Amino acid sequence: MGVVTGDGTVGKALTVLDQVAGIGRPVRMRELLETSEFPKPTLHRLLQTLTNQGMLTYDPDAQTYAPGIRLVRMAHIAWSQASLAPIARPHIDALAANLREAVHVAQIDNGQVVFVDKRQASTKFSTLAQAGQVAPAYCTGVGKAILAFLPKPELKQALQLQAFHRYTPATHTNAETLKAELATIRKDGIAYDREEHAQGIISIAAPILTPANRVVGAMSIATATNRHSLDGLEAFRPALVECAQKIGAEAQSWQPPSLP
Amino acid sequence: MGVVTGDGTVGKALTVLDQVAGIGRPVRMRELLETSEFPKPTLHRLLQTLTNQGMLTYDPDAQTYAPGIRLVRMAHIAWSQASLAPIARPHIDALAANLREAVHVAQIDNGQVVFVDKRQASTKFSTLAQAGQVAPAYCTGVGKAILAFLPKPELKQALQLQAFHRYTPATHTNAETLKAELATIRKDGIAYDREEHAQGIISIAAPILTPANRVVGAMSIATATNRHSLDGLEAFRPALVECAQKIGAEAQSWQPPSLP
DNA sequence: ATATTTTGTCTCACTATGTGAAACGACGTT
DNA sequence: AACGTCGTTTCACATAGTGAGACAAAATAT
Repeated sequence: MGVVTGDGTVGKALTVLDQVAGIGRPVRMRELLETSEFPKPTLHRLLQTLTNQGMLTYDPDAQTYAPGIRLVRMAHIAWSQASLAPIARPHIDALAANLREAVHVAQIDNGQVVFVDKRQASTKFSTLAQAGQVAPAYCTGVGKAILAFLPKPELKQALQLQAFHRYTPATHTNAETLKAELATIRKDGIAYDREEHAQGIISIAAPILTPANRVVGAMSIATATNRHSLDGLEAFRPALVECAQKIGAEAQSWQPPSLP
Repeated sequence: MGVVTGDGTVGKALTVLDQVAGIGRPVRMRELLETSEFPKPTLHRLLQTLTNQGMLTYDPDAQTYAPGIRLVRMAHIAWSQASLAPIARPHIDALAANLREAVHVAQIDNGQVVFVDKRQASTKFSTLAQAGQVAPAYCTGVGKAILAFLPKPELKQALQLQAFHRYTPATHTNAETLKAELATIRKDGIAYDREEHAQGIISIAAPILTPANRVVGAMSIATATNRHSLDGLEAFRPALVECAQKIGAEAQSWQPPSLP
């Protein structure tokens, strides 16, 4: 049966690429070697391949690898057509204009939430997600909003990928309590992050559903506990839901990841 | 010697990925098959691999492939460290605030110009580049500004990659006339696009040079012929050059693509 | 309805490609 | 000079990718 196998050489190369990109600064082979599952010569060869493929860049002096421009090129194109950011943009602009909190749009990928767009609160304070960043699904508002509306097989698969790491006292640490909450979310059409991912950060999130009722993503309004209480977030609910609906109505085109 | 060989399976996979991303809409295998150099079963397998790697997405109904979200996830990270956009951002913001024309920042990748950031003119009119977009180097202001300051071996390599397609009557159609212009550009420290890529669009471009005098990119101010003449662009020159210098001063860190 | 073409998927013998232990080399350090 | 740490190269080995061709499934024609 289909183990989540790392498909041959290409899979390995992409793993390395992800790793380098994920570190977020030029990195030496040594460092990668510690995290990576690959033996030294293999890693070396993969890095070389990626480098003369233009996906990575190599600084001979520092002996460091960093993401290459070819990746940037592809990435942007992908963003502009694979994500629903372009569709969402005008709507969240309109929404964000009327409030002073952060607005996020996210999609799910392999059990992780990928933020595809955001509007920062005008307050310079917040430490919130940037487009392209990832977060776990099980402890974020957007993540739970998506999970709650996922078809069963995909949900099952997604749940298996959750690490259930305890970020804060409020974090779900097992699938059971999470599942229970998902049922509520599904009923209400709304999800909350009650400081589950970061202390002091809460959010209210709504799924983005196509007319055919498929989840394609979620959006949230996030704030800090010293600015609003959970109850206070309730005030944003109508606007949030309406906005999510508008986006969903236009989002027929998005394609979900497929299974082999 | 090192032919620009498409390094094994990974190279092939990336070629396909690029192709799908480049088309810019969900695409069927058939269409890829026509352009691609790969035989049918190979292409099919590559598409499958990329799909269950999350780099592509497959719509079973339409039987189409499109860029996947995993690519998006890499986007932000890559952009924020592989490009000099983050460094350039404050400077071009300041520059753009004082004029009503489009400002672009670009880097070079495999003979092509990659726009890594831009500030749109407030005039809603223009049809100009978006971040991540590519254009040929030989017929754009930024492209020529970069080429002019490239070290000889890299320039030679880059020139071989130019297609010299005639976009407009003013387009360079061979390496000789281009080289002649590059000499002038190198001397003046400034390049112009005289409607070489698109009718009615002109620009003035300056290279971005590190303190060690290496080109890491270029920036331009672009406008339409019905708004300004080429001579009119001259007015922007001092501000443009100053801005490019400021960016260059901060851009030591950037790593150029390396050769095997 | 039945043929015909077009497009996607699968099989399988073949070998090119990638693999990784081990040896080597290049620096830096003590 | 001897040692330790990383990076690179080698090479016998087998896995993993290859692609002609057969097959299946749609779509279009007759």
